[in-house]
Amino acid sequence: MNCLCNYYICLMNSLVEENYLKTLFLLSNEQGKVSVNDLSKRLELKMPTVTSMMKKLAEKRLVHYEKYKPVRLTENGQREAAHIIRKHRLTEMFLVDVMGFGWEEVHDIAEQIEHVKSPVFFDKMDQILGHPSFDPHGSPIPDVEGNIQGPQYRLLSACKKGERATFMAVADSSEEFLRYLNSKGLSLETELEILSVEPFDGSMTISYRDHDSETLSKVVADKLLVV
Amino acid sequence: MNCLCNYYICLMNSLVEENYLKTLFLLSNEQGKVSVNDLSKRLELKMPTVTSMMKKLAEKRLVHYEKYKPVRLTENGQREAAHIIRKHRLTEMFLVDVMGFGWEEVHDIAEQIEHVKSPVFFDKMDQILGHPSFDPHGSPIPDVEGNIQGPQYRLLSACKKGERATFMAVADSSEEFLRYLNSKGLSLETELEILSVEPFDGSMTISYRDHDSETLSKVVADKLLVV
DNA sequence: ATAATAAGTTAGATATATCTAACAAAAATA
DNA sequence: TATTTTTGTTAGATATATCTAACTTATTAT
Repeated sequence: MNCLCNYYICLMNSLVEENYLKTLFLLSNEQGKVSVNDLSKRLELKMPTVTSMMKKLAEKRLVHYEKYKPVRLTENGQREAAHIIRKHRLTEMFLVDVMGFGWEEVHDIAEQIEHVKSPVFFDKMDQILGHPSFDPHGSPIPDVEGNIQGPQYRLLSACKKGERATFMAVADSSEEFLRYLNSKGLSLETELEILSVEPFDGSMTISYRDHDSETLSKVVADKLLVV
Repeated sequence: MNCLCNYYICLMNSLVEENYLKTLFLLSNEQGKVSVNDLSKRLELKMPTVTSMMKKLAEKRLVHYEKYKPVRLTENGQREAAHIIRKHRLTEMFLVDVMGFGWEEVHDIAEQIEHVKSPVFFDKMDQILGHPSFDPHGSPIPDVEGNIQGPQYRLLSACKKGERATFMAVADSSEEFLRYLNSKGLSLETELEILSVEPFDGSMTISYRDHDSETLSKVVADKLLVV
């Protein structure tokens, strides 16, 4: 097999592998244990596909895999995954801060650029941005070694009537959700006051800035992280 | 076949196809007719691989292919190829002008980013750069419709003793060659005066700016485009 | 405890871009 | 013109990530 062939295969390899590793990393953080089924749903792949890839990644010492057990990243896998997430989040920050995109536009672009192989490219972004610790959605950016220190945020939905909180991050970076927040004038670092919580459906009425009274459904309150 | 699978396959497809189209476009501009052999050399793939891809691209109406004949892009193929080259060259310009890379560092990064699918991303670059017509190596950037208007440059090696010329573009964007030019203090828009041409090996002695007498081999003079 | 459902695996099929080996055509050379 | 070399094609193999169908294990509900 010659050079360019290897180049492609390597690219393809890394593209696919990187998506498994990244998804496994993110799912672990969201839910703790991650099953083959969870991965298959999130990646929109059939379960046998995931099973066979887990075997392959286990061979490469990137995941711990035992039949019928949840899957875990190895230390190498963790480092690799964090590296991709670093590239993704740096890119998002660059797209917003340097190129002037809205926070709702950047996820899909970063999803592609995160696979670029060029340390200097991401180092330059990092330097231009002044070594940011968070992306435009409030998610922490892992450092070059792959260490990630996430401040402990609470869900807005876990707050009680009368509390005050600052909106620090979103648990969903989809364009649809972020457009909704834009339409409500909700951006990061906004100070919120919980006016009331409806026990029936968990919806909340809050006030912030020039908004005296906005009602958010439980679905939305579950996606807002505060401190 | 489901969604993400299609996503990957589409990506792979486009990555590979785009490289064939781009290479065919560039080779046509360099040499006129392009053979399967030319493509196979440039892409570092074996000839049967290229033959079979030509058949596939012909089915998709992207190239004109007849057995044992040179290959040509169709109008669609031409448009596609120009679009990729536009993305490549815009990216190079962005890397140099906005991110501060040297002209010798950007080719490999742009080679990866040119495959990103996001019209807004490249539109934004274009806008930030003020709709540039040339990349950092002096190559023309095709417009959004894929039209490319290249000014007619001459090779420095075609100039005669006593002539004056302005260095406008390079015919080789490799890091190695550009580092050599950097070491000679040769950058675009530099005014040159040809002091002498050695008939034996075609090497040239020129002066420019604070360099009173520099000798360039024929190999180098063949890669410098002037007006 | 048993039956039903969900999750996971195995085996085998498909599609893709690549390769090698063998053969055919075209071009260059003697 | 005949021969050799280069170029190009065909056929068939390989590797990869995906899929479906059939089967197994684990979990949930009755």
